[in-house]
Amino acid sequence: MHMHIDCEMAIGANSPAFQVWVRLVRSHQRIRHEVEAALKSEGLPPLEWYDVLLELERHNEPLRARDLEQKLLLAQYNLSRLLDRLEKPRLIIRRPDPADGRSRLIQISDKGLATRRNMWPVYRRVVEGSIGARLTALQANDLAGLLALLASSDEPASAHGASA
Amino acid sequence: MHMHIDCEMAIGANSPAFQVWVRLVRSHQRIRHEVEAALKSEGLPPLEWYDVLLELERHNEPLRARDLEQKLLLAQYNLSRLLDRLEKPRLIIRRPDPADGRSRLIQISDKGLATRRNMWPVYRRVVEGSIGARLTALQANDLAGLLALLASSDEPASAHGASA
DNA sequence: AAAGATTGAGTCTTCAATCTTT
DNA sequence: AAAGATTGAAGACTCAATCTTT
Repeated sequence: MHMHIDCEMAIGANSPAFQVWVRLVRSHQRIRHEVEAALKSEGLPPLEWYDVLLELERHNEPLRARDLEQKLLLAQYNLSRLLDRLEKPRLIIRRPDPADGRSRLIQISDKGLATRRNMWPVYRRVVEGSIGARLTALQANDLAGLLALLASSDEPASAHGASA
Repeated sequence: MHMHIDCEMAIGANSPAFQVWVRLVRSHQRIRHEVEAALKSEGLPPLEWYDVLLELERHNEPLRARDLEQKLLLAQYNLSRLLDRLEKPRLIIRRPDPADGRSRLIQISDKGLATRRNMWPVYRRVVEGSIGARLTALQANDLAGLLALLASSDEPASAHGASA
């Protein structure tokens, strides 16, 4: 009788897994938008830059672009131009790799360190406000645990008896 | 002594809320990439088109662009060109709004309905495979419940002592 | 030939400015 | 003037092709 209801069922985003996905997308979209807006309103660079700078800062030694690519899950051509943008205001330094003539080593500059440090409190404040304010510590802990199952790039380790 | 450790602490993505955020980003990035790759490999349009088509299909009547904008959380200028792309292969139809001369009504076409229906099994298969294979039904249920707290666009209704 | 990285051309996104109707 | 929507120009992303070194 009710075509409307038939339609909803046919479209069917009803399985538990799909429910998770829909809400994952919405949460990500909402929070990411808030973070980017806050950074911009403070005159700071986009979040993407933060990830690059953080990764470079964590490894005190210079990294090859290939390594960054894998850590940040970015395509090679994409990263190449992202690094161009970071190099222009001298947040990073690119130098030849003495060990391999094809490669270049990427190093964070003092200005890059300072920029990341300036971004952090803004970034942190929005995430804490946008997540911490909606979840108890217990809930956040549970959620982090469950998301860890989805976050890793590896195949599901032993989900249905899969091998390594 | 250990500058390395000092550094890690200062960077501090350690709070429960931040842990949630980092894993949320990674999960989203990983699954989204899988979905887009699967759609492309089947010669289907990007996921973004699916969301527009689904929203139009759900409301059997034509929608104004402004309404779509709010449902999909897209910027006006962004949606305008997205609709251009959907209109070119005639997946949607734009007609003048009799009730308001400024507005145009967006309607899904038969071809648009068919396209969404073709995308769905691919979309569904990847999400089920990428989420369902890693979580038990119980875990998926818990996760969906927790993500619901983060997903809504409203302010945290009454975060400290929330009601239904 | 394969790996690391970059580039040209085309597509998509973003911002501000614009156009039309209310 | 404000709301709904679109557009020009500049920036960013994508793909395939390219360059250099291994």
